[in-house]
Amino acid sequence: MSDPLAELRAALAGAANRLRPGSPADRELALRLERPKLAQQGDYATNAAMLLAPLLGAAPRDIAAELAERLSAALGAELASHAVAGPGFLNLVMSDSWYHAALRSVLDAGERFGCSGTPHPERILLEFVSANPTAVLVTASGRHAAYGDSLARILRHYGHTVATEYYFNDAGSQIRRLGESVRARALGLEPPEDGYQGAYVSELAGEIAGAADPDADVDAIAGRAVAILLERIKATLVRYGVHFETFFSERTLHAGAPSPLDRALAHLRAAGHIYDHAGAVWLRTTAFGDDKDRVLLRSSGEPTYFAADVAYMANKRERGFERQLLPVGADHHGYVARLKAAFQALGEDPELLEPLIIQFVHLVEGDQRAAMSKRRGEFVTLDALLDEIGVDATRYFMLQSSHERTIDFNLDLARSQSSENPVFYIQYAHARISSMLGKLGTERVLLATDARADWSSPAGELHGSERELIKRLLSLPEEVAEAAERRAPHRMAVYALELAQDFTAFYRDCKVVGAKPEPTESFRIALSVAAQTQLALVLGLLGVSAPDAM
RNA sequence: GCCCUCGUAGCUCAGCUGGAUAGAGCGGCGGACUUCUAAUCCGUAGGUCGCAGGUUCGAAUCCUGCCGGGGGCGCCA
Repeated sequence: MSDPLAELRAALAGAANRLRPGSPADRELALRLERPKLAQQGDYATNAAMLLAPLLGAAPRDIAAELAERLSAALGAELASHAVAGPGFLNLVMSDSWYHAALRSVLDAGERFGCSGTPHPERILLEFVSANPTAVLVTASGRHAAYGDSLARILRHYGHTVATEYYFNDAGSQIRRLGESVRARALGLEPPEDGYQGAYVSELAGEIAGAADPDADVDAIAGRAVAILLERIKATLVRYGVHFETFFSERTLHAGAPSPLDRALAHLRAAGHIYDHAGAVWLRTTAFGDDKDRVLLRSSGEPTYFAADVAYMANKRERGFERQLLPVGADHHGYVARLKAAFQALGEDPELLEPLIIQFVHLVEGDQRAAMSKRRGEFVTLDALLDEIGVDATRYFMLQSSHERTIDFNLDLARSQSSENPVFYIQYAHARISSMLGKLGTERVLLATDARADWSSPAGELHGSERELIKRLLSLPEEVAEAAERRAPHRMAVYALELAQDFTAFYRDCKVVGAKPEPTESFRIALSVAAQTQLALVLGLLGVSAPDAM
């Protein structure tokens, strides 16, 4: 019994299929096994009878009763009782022995519980942050970094192979503009109007030897500035706990003869998707659903940013990644159609390119929306944020809401309320268990969690809080699946809080240390160990630490 | 103007591939510390799920329109 809920679901599906006249395979029933909102409605409930009703032409409640008979026969002593309710729900109450066996499974799986649940493991390239090294990281990048890193962890736990990559522009007009800005500052001049105005540009000017030389090569200055900024970005990411397997330089797409970009263009031209017009080279993206065709090579002969992106997508594919995930800022969503079109023009399945739109982090001060402009140097850096509210609180704050939703980030509020961040509640639960287990001693804990441990509870039934906590633990695999399939790390953030709440309720209601009789204490120790393991696991998926003391 | 996206409690947000009486945290109010860690717990107040239609046995969830916030419509990145 590796996943007790999956087994229960399978038993239910089996019973449902035997009620159906047709072959079991003709259409998969979307039957659900869920936790009812009200405890008195049982441990689990299923809508199976309501789905079967139209197929069987019978009343849902009658079908539910029939289903209950069959399920009861299949489960035996595992099922304590059942009831038909409402429009045709079948409510199930599981027995104490089922709970004991379920906890055993969770404990045996340890931190691998909920692992490798995906039916179709893939090789995925997840590219994120990818902020240009023309400034240090800002709060918005903090959201992208937390999102991408956590998503990678979740996808891996789900069984995919994931590589994380940071793409940076070290070529092109923005980089040149940075170089010009640095040189201007070095010469004591104002940066160009469309250049970078921030104070850090002056600092860079001081750090780069020879920047003040009027004859100095702007590209060389820009190259030095990019190198310095990239190091700062990497340092911030390390501090933030965000790991990238690779940093991919745009420049490499332009290097060599033929360059990767040349090869991508040749490929597209051979496929008949390219045409020349007004001195420029165009990609016929309208053939794949875009509203207008896009320029790849300007009339000056210079490739566009888009052309580099196309070459980059082709490169990712050549490296053997079947799926490409691409979280991008909401300001880039207009870019999605052309990327998907280009991907298709390259001969790929557009479903395998997934741009994910991450909404903004709006900084609010008082009731004013703070202006953010990298060029003008008006921004709050991610480092400043981490200084003020810490890595764990920042990550949790960034992850608790859906990526599809704008975060209004009141800086003053964040400062004053950072200690009230739910993340500390979750961490506290973990630390509390550590303390408790420490009090018991390793030997006692090992004895309690051993496969031969006696957990029998002759005195009576399991406490409701114990049942709730075990049910919560059991739901991890489906929560991981949801978070992974919907690319929604915030699901894990919400789950972590719920898990911590369920543990705390158990802790409140059920004395662990010194509980009598001994098998009861053993069972509660084992349950605490399972809860601790899973808290650490889920916090790990969020990239948040799991302290043993607070 | 066209397109995308969001709108749920005072605040920050879950719930959205249709199901039973819409949830949590924070904040408010009233309680609980010789404890298994009070970074906690208990009780309580607080909602026209933006508005209006539609589909359905059933809608916060799906469809349409409107209102409001944000974003996008470059041979910029």
